[in-house]
Amino acid sequence: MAAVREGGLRVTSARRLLIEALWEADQPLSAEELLERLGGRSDLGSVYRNLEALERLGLIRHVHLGHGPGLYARASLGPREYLLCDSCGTHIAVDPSELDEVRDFIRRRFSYEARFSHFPVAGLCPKCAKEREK
Amino acid sequence: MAAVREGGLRVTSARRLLIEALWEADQPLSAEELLERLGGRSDLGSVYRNLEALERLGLIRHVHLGHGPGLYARASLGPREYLLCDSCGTHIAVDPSELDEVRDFIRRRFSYEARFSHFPVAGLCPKCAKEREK
DNA sequence: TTGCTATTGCGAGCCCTTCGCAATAGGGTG
DNA sequence: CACCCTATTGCGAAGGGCTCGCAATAGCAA
Repeated sequence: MAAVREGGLRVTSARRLLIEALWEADQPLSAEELLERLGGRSDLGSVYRNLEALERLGLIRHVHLGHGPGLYARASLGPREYLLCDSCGTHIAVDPSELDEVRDFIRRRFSYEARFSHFPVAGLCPKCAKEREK
Repeated sequence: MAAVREGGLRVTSARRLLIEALWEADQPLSAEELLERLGGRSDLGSVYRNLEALERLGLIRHVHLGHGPGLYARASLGPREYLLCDSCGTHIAVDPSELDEVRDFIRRRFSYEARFSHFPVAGLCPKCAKEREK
């Protein structure tokens, strides 16, 4: 909460509840799921505004795993880069260091600084890849 | 059109116009942009249904470049894997072979078959990466 | 305690996409 | 060529995800 105040934000009850929900979660959650965990003691508009504010302070991140809603988690929740199967929608999370080699290659070849914490590495998981072979 | 009929689809005028628009385009277009090029001689619902049907036949593909609408292009339009700057939204298209090294690495390490034709490689373009450094 | 203003809850609205449905038009059959 | 079956169309409504406008409320500094 100290970080919130230092960021110039008031510590309101909607905000506190949201932060508690985010800090108790062990995986990224959608705005709707977060609202449920608040037991209706806020609303979707406020949840989105607060998520945006907290993200600006760097306290949380959000990721887009495929077509569904964005998923939010505290920034300190690791691992936090994602591989997504764009066939079945499942994903795995890995430590960013696991993808350093990819980042290095992309940087050398294209001067891009690849990050897979907001949009994941997309592809086929082992199961779906095997089914494609047939 | 032969491919359409062989795929079990009727060659209707809405379909023919859509295909012509897709084949004339030199870059992926959104459903809305495609409808514009049809001069109102169809509607968004039909455009989406036809895009889906054509994609099932493997004649076209669609890609999600960031948060906007999905973008559709004929499957034969190359190059067709994408690097997206998730800061400024610009992207570049590269030949899939350019990313073989990434694919190999991901396959060895995670048994995933990476594909960047539907969801791109995300990161920071050179310009945005430079600005971040400051 | 007061007063300023950030924040809330609410509803309306936006964007992208899908669905239901009655009317239409491909295209195989005779 | 006329017929019929049904795939497809155009339309409007609706759904999911998110943003905005606004009056009422509640932090919090003085």
